[in-house]
Amino acid sequence: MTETRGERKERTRQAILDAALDLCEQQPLAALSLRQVAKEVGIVPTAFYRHFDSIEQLGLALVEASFASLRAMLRDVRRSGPAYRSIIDGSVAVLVEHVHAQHRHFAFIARERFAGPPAVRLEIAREIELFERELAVDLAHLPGTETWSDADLRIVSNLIVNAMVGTIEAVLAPGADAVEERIVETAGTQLRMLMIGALNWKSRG
Amino acid sequence: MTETRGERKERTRQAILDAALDLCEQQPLAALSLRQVAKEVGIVPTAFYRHFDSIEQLGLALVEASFASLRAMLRDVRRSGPAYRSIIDGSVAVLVEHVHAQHRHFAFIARERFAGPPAVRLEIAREIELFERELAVDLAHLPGTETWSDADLRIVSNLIVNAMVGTIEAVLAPGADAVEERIVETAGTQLRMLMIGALNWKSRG
DNA sequence: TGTACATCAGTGAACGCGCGTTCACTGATGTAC
DNA sequence: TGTACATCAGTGAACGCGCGTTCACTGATGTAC
Repeated sequence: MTETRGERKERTRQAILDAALDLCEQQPLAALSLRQVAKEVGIVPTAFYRHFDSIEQLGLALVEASFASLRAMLRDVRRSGPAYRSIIDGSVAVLVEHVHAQHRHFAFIARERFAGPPAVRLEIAREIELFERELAVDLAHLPGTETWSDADLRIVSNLIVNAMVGTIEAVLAPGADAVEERIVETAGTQLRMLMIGALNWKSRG
Repeated sequence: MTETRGERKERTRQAILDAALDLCEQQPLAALSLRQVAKEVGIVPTAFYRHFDSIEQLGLALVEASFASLRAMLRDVRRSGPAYRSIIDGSVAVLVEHVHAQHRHFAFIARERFAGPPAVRLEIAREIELFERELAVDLAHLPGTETWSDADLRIVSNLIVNAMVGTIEAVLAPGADAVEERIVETAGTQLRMLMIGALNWKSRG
């Protein structure tokens, strides 16, 4: 025996997640049918129930997988510090690279963030807030932010996350390959402006 | 006769748009069926075809209606100048007020921007870009921006639009009513930081 | 004003299809002894 | 190691339902004369 029953089950589960991610490139989760997924995986529709109770539960598993991607990216960003002339350029480069490598995950989150079933939307909101909190902690370690309150840190984090979301969306947009250099440059400039503004704004108060 | 045939047809058309907007609060456009819409309006499914070729065409009409809302808001923002202590506070107040008054339109755009059929997504992207261009023209009239290039103006516009989108999403989020004061304050602070950053960044170059 | 005809928004029956879910099943894998 | 039984991922038939779309239609509104 080369594969236990448990291993084989896990392999099918992954195949379902993978097929769903592919099918979601063309349509939102709410328009995805259990039969489409089963057909793509090569199992009979009823076998789907051995792995998930419903398409919505599948969606929650995809959110988890997608944010696991994003956390892996964050580890890379934190590790990249010395490789670029600034933290900002390094972060933008890693971000764009990951969006390409894991574009299905990022596209899924962008899509389901507002179009998904309530439980999926809630889970995405929770993960983004978690992400924002972590970013606030990172910011607190930068020079010049010592006097900022927790609220200030959160406001700046939120602004950075919104700018990042905009960059991700720009990279994912059809035809973005041709203008990617400009997107990267714009993202870098925006983050720099933003930090300058935040530092000057606070130093006045 | 109190109503011409044309008037009655237009009234049904509006009823279809209205019903679709209501139904889209619970699901993305791609999951909306022609029969659901017809039932909600109180017509027979086949009568739908007298007004639209497909659900996708209905979607394009909804995009148009939603951005008409947004342009009405813009006119209000431009008119509000003197009523508040700053352009920023006035703009944020008008924005939040309009998001409440036209929440179905804003929710529709947020949802379909990434989850919609290709033609709908493209049209939304086109409208947002148009909006960004107009904002760039407005920015060029503010003091301190005389030396900015067109590219600079677009970068700052894009940053502002992304922050606005974040604010709109925050206002639309479930349970946002309880924290709306904080959302408004955050939005104002973010826009101020952003303008300070943009002005300082450019004055260095 | 009255008549004869055209237009066309909305009707209602019918179609074939994919859907989620039920159920009893098969047969390979796993376990107890 | 061998046997008898349990587990359970995946099968396949069947169901009732809502779907988009076709078609011929109705009857009120509109128009030409």
